Amino acid sequence: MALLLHDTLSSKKKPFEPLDPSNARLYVCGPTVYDRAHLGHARCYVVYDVLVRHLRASGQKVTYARNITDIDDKILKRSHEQGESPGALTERMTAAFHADMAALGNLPPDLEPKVSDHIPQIHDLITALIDKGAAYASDGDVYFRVHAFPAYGKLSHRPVEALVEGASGRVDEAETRKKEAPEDFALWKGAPEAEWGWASPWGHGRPGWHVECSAMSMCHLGPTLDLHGGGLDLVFPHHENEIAQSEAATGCSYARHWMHNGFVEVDRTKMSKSLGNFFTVQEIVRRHEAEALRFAMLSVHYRSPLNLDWELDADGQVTKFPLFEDAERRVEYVYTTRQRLAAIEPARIVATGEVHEALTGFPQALKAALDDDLNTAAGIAESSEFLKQVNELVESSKRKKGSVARAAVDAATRGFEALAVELGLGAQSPDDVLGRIRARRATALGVDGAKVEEALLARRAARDAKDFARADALRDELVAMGVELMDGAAGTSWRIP
RNA sequence: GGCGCCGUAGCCAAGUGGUCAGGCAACGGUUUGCAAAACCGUCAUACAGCGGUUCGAAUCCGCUCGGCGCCUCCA
Repeated sequence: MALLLHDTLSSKKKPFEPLDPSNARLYVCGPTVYDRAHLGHARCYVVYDVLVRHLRASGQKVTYARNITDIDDKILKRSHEQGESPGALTERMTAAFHADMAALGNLPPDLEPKVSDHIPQIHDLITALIDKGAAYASDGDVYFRVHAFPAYGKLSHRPVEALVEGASGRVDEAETRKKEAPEDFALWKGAPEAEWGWASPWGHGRPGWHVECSAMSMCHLGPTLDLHGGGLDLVFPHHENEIAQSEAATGCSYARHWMHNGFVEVDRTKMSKSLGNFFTVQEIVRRHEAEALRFAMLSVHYRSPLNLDWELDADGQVTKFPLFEDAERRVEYVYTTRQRLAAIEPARIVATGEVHEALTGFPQALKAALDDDLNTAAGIAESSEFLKQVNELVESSKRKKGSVARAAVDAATRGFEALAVELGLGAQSPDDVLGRIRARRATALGVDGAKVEEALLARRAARDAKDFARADALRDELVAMGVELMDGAAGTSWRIP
């Protein structure tokens, strides 16, 4: 294992070293299921998916936990608006989240704990904190006593004194009255008996906003996690508070490594549900192949902001996402290249011959890029060199009396395997992916596939008769419709660029 | 006010002390009946500005400008 990862706590890159080398225990903060996943979630979970894939590809056993937060005030609010029960809403949104993750090619986590299944563990954690003097009950609520945890602020690198009360413009006066100090945060929030909630030693209510992750992570993975991750916006207060309540309760270091991914931005401004400037995974996947979304997310280093641009029509409707269009073209290139490799004539493959270093070296180059703080952008750059060389191999096999070495074809095949295993790219059926992309574009342009096929037959006849003027006229008609033809030895295929 | 991040060629984007990033677009070429795709080449002696350290700075230090994030909703 030679993976270097940036660690938020120490503010530097350091080796990722699991406490128990036989099992790396990762916990990533999952979604609060009151709405569809947006591109910020997509980026985050694609990044951690690649982390898990890379660790496994490097021979490391991993236990990957990603929770579902199904108890939250926003869920309650949304369920009222929708006129459905909180449970029905969270069940529906959890299913949608799973569908979005699957579309993105993310492997399911090994553990997916839900807050609603861990109320006893939450009670136990809160009780332990009260017993140790790190928390106090106050009028049906329970608060964490921040001053009882001197290390508070170590993750976000700000001392308690530096916190500006109400700087975010969100102060609940009723809550402030119940607190000993403004920086204290809720572990349990009392609620009216009739409201959605659970019984507790402190009365009917719901868990506070951070305690669930500590309770669930420690319940499943033990008091010290090897890595805890999430979006940059969770550093403060969410993860800071998790550290405080976990370490105050156990006396153990809560996580050995803290990893945070950068934001997806729109107009250089953070995409978030509260700002309403978000696009859902569902919306993007309707327009583009889901793997293009994954590719786009991986084309930027995970800690940098990813800015999303778009083009609008006169009515202010989004007509284009250049980032995803570009990415989709690259995804097409990946699959087309894989298809071409598979189509090399067996008779052209011979026992000996040159094997280009870009073919043999790719898996190692990809691994090296990912070992350096999960540099997926560098890994994708490596894949470009690799794919170019695969195409060169294909071209070599097509030249007059051309042949290619068996070892070169094998190396190319292994390169695609590495791409699939490490990044989750190029792993689907090329026919399916390319077919969907073409069909989606055909629909958008109003192109009728059957009509195209008809024209192709007519053009075939014209070409057989050496009537190139007629053949070219037919092709020009198709080109005018947005259809591009590719004449090959095996016949003519078409695509929509 | 405090803490932190970012600024790399027409556009997107790696790199963070010493020969190459990579992609898109554009333009040449190979190939093709002609195209498209693919490949090769050019664009590219690029690193916000000004100072400093160094044999050598996109990279380290200081200042300035511009953009952004967090300071108890958030991936």
